[in-house]
Amino acid sequence: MTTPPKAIRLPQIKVACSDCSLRSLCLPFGLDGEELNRLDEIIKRPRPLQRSQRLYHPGDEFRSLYVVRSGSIKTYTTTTTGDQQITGFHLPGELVGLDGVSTDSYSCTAEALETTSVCELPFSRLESLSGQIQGLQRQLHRLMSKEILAEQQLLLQLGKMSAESRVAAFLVSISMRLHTRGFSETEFNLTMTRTDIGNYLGMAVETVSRQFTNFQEQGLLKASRKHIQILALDTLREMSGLMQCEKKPSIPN
Amino acid sequence: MTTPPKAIRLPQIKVACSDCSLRSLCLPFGLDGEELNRLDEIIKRPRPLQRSQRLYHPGDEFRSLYVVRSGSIKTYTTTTTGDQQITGFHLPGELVGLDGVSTDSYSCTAEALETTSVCELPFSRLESLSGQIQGLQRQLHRLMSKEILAEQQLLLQLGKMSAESRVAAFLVSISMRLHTRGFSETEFNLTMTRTDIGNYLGMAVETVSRQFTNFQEQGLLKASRKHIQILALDTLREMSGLMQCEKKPSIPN
DNA sequence: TTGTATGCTTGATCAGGGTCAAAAACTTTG
DNA sequence: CAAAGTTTTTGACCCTGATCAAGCATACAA
Repeated sequence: MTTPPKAIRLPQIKVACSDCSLRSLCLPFGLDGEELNRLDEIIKRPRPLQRSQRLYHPGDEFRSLYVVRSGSIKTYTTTTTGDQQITGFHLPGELVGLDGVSTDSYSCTAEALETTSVCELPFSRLESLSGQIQGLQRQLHRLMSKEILAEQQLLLQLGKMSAESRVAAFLVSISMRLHTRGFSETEFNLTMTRTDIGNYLGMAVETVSRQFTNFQEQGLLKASRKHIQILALDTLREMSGLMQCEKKPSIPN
Repeated sequence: MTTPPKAIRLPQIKVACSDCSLRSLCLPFGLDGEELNRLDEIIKRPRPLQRSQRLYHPGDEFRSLYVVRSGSIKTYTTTTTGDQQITGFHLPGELVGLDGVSTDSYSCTAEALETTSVCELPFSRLESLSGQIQGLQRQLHRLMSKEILAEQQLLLQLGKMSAESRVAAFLVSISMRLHTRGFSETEFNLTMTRTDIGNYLGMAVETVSRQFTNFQEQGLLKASRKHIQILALDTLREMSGLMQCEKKPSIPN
């Protein structure tokens, strides 16, 4: 989401889970050193995706789950009439690929919104390993349900909210998720276009744009194109009407 | 959902998975006789819930998943302002309780819409068993992701559809799910109120009602209160704009 | 630099569906 | 069998947000 300005990226060929800053949000949570190594062995780390490159397409055989390591990904289905329906945005530490689990083939397209690197988890190997490591199984289940339920919660709320609340909720959600992952909660870059946001939130681009303008006029944030600086997070949170589901999570995720 | 009129319910104390008509939709799918028995051993079958009785409340410790055996259940969260947000309706063969997996306590209320019996699956025992039985683990994962993704898919569509399409989509969804479970796809009883439907679909009760009237005037269905008889399922399906996700599933679920 | 494509913003118009109000159909209770 | 409470339906009015139509701003290529 946010790219640390001019950060120098060292070659990250052999990044192990044990060195990963997302460790506590990710599958390794709760594993000891030995278990971590066994997990590490099955994880592949493919070369980074460039913007608009795809991780998988609808119909591709389901083999792996992916965790976003850096960057961001959007997933979308394509309707019979050809237009796309965005099903989610995925930030670092979040799972991608669950849409393949139930039918053994992916139902969405997963597309990088910027340069993005992922960890690939071959699912059958993950399943057999989690049959052996109690804590891994538990965490896998946690992540699977958490990923989707958070999404669902958001969508349900969106159903009956005003355009203003929706956009507020969207921003708060992004802010919160980035914050959990160690980024600033008040300043970040949106990697998706306004059109994407509108598509996801079920409203016209124009309306999204107008809401951004309104928020600026009310002094709640500064937005110049993709770059967002939130000035009154609390107010936005109130407007969103979301009862911050993630307050004091018993599990640090 | 549909109650067979005046069906005589025999005392169902010791119903085993092997005798259950929902077997192929449920966890037992793909298990052999021996494995089935081991699964059967951990399953509890509590006494049926009466209408408006609750299976669990928000905050209750997460111990079990439930599968609806007969009847139907609604799950909902309650907002800070006190009004409820329905998160789903659960028909026979469908899982309830996934909202508890990620935080170890339920986040919803699960309430019976009619006399409802469930199978209770103690989750920790289920996890350890699925560590031992390959096929059980796979099916558990399938069900977990399927349950929630189907829901999500529906919600996303709803976001940008007209009131007419939404109600059509809702009816088609119910019809399809009942059909998969061996009930009629054209004639059934809605066990939830119009208010519930409106709440779930994110629209006013009045609008729901008006849509039912419209559909009747167009000769697409007959509705007298809860009892629905669909006359033109195909037309409704078209109106819903849903590209029937469940067509020819590779796994019979 | 200029051109072209894409993304963002702003304005004007209009209808879908929310809200308020009330009656009708049905259910439950005393 | 009233009486009181739900649930569903219908009508009237009005506001939010979609749509159409331009006009800007930014990015990238030639």
